[in-house]
Amino acid sequence: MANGGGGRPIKVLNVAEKPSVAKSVAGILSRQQGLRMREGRSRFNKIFEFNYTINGRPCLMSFTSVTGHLMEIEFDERFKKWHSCDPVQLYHAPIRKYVPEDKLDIKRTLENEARNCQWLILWLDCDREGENIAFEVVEVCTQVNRNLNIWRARFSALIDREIHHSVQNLIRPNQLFSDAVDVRQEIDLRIGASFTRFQTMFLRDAFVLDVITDERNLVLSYGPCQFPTLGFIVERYWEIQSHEPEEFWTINCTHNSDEGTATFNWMRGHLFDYTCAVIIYEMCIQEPSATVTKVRQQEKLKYPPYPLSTVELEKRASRYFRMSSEQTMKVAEDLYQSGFISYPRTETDGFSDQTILHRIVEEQQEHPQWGSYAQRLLDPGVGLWRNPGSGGHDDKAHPPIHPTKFSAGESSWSQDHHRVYELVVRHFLACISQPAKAAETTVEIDIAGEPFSASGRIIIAKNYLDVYRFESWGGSIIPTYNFGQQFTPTTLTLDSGVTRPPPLLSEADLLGCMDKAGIGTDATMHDHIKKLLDRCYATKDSNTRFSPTYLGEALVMGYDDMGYELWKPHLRSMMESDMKAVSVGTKRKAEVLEACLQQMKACFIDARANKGKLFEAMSIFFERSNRPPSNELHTGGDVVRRCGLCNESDMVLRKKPDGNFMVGCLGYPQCRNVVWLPSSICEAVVTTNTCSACTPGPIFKIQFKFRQLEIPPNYDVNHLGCIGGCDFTLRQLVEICGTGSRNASSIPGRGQGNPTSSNSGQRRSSGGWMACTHCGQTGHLSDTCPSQASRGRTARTREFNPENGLAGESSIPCNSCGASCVLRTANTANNRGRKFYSCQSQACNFFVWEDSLSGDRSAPPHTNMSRSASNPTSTRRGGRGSRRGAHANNAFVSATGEPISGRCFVCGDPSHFANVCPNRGR
DNA sequence: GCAAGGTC
Repeated sequence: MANGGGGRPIKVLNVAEKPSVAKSVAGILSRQQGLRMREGRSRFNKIFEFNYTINGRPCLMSFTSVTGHLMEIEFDERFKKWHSCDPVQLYHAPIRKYVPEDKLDIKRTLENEARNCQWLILWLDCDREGENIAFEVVEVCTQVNRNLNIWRARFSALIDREIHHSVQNLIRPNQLFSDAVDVRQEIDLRIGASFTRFQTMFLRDAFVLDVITDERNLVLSYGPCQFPTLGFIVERYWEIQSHEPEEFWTINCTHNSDEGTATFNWMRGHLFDYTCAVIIYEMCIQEPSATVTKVRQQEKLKYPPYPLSTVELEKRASRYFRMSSEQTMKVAEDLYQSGFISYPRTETDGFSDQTILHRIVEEQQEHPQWGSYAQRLLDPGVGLWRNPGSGGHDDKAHPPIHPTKFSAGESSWSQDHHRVYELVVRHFLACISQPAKAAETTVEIDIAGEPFSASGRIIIAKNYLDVYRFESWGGSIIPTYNFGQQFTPTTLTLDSGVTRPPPLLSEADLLGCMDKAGIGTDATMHDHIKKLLDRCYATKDSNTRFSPTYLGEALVMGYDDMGYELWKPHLRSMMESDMKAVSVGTKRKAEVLEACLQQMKACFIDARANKGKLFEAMSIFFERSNRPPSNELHTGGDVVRRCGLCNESDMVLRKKPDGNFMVGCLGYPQCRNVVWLPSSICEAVVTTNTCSACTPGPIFKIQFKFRQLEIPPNYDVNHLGCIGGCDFTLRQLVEICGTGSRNASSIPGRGQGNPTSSNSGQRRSSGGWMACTHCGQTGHLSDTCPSQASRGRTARTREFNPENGLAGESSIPCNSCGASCVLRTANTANNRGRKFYSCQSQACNFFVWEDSLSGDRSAPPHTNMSRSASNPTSTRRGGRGSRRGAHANNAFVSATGEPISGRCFVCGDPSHFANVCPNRGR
């Protein structure tokens, strides 16, 4: 940039991306000397004035701001109305960029200022969006002043040196960066609007979408960020549903001494082959002397977290306080606005060398909770201080989130304000502290050639954990062992476990998935999550875990059936790499736009041609509608009972559009409790009679009338029935006639690598007449209980297997908890086709192979299993016990079906195994 | 009535 020399001061208009940056930069440049502030047209965007010298030339600086993007894009008037055109035209319809109503004041300020200036310096954030906003500002300003000399200030942090350097080294704005954003905006609008209009108009009126939102206002939106986010939720849900439990075995050893108890874990982990496990276990039992083969002591460090970025703040607030990302950002924004924390939208997770960390700590010394920690941190004698690490991310615009003003709590703060401020301060203090230190001892032993290990940990110094109360590091004492020492284990047990599916995605998990796949930005990720909830595509439980709704699942399923991965993150990744190419100049804007839109248009046309798939998927979950959306599903019905599942709403009798009856919870879709009634019912009326047998009451009886020709001759067409579970006649008729459940349709199987979960036979409703052992309601079993994590898809896909019979028919009472065990078929490599009973109660983990029973199916054996403490996946137990029970009937079998010698290795008694032998150790 | 991105 040429040195302009002396002469009259140059009038310079400076524009920042937000008011706070305008204020900060003006303060830094003016050194607070002669800084004046005046109002602009917009009350948020003040104008600061001061004198400054750029490369030797005196300048009269006026400094104002925008608030993010100044402009939006939209379709030309003719295409704006939904029914104005075929959605496919939206791939080529003209679009315009304009300043929306709420930004007109800012535009007028810029125009007023620009008229009188010679230079325009753009202080927008140094990322692609910032560059695009810079060009929006340029467009507005040059409209009123074509002679403006336009410059770009490039800065990476709001610190003196950085700001003064950038203004003395101005560059020109980067058109390519801005072009990349233009591409993104246009593609997002065209794809989003076309698919949203298409699927909304195609599906909304075709089905009875029993969601909370008024159907007339319901929009079935599609967006390149919201759909992949939904995809993560659905994919995990399907993974859970297709999970087949697989039994495994492990050997555990404990040893009691004067100093305490050591628990040794088998270093093989676990084996899925029972025979192998038993053989090894036999070897150990027969030669149980343990020899210490290794004693290792070492210092371990637990490092504090990196400085706080936005995504990390959202994840941690969700994990520690169960706050939604949306609420976290709302509160953080509030704290930022009132000056207590730094800018909350940042990707940066490392402090610049310039940041004066001590000063921030000094401010916190007076705090009643963490003030003393801050004092210790500042005391060099304590040695607690440590220069913070960095996660390696830097958005070149903002520092990590940190406290900017001391507060011991403000009267206007909500509990969430206190929480977020505390998290920001404690996190800051933690990341400039020494790691926690511990001494860990690991002892390895050998029993009959099998290695086992145990470890203990003694915390030497908690350091950062003293202030970061959200994390812990458990200590455990282990007795002293010496190399070569021999001892006899106190217990040596063969324990079983069953693999468990992963949990539903938590909000922190979901943010992690999005972050990894590049879906959304730090400032928008929480919006995409909220959108899924607003659109009724997903629900979030009290544990912050997400499940798809029927609607969300059906949409993803429909596109998946078409073979399109529109619900996966690839499309966004592809767009992101194209935008990158545009921003570095390896691809031209027009070229990328044309290629992408052409591709997406072809995809849209094809999707529309295959809309039958979408229709089929929706049909699985929703009733067809041939009348206006307002129907009895929304207008309630007569109350039959209080919902025992959600305990918040009543369950009401409803007649569905297809004529079938059901009793459903009014809390739907939050609560999905439903009892499907026989399809042979032509009339049903709730009476004032209550059932004396079923609990919890009152349960009002229903007067049914059946269609004569659809029920067996020995049943009466009129029947006063109860849905509480006591009514044998109703149960019979459900089994004979089926129900009106839409879930009776077949649903192809999903999930990874599980082809056999697809439909392999006639489907039946899952809503049997056994009471759910989880919620106590009838109409479903606990494995399909709407309150359970693995509900939904399983509930709708339960197979009627002629070999197994219906779940209800093939169930047997659980001897462990008194609920019921249902017969299932394993699909794991080692046990494919093998039948097993598993308890339907979520609280009970009973499990038994059918072939280990001795014929008396009504009473599966129950034993108290020894439990392994170390394997977190081994929550479902019972296999070992099942063999004990079977053993009593002389029917020990291996996983492959061969008989196993069943005799205690210690005393020879055939009634038990050695691990529970009363004579062992004598 | 549609997207996602800024920000207040």
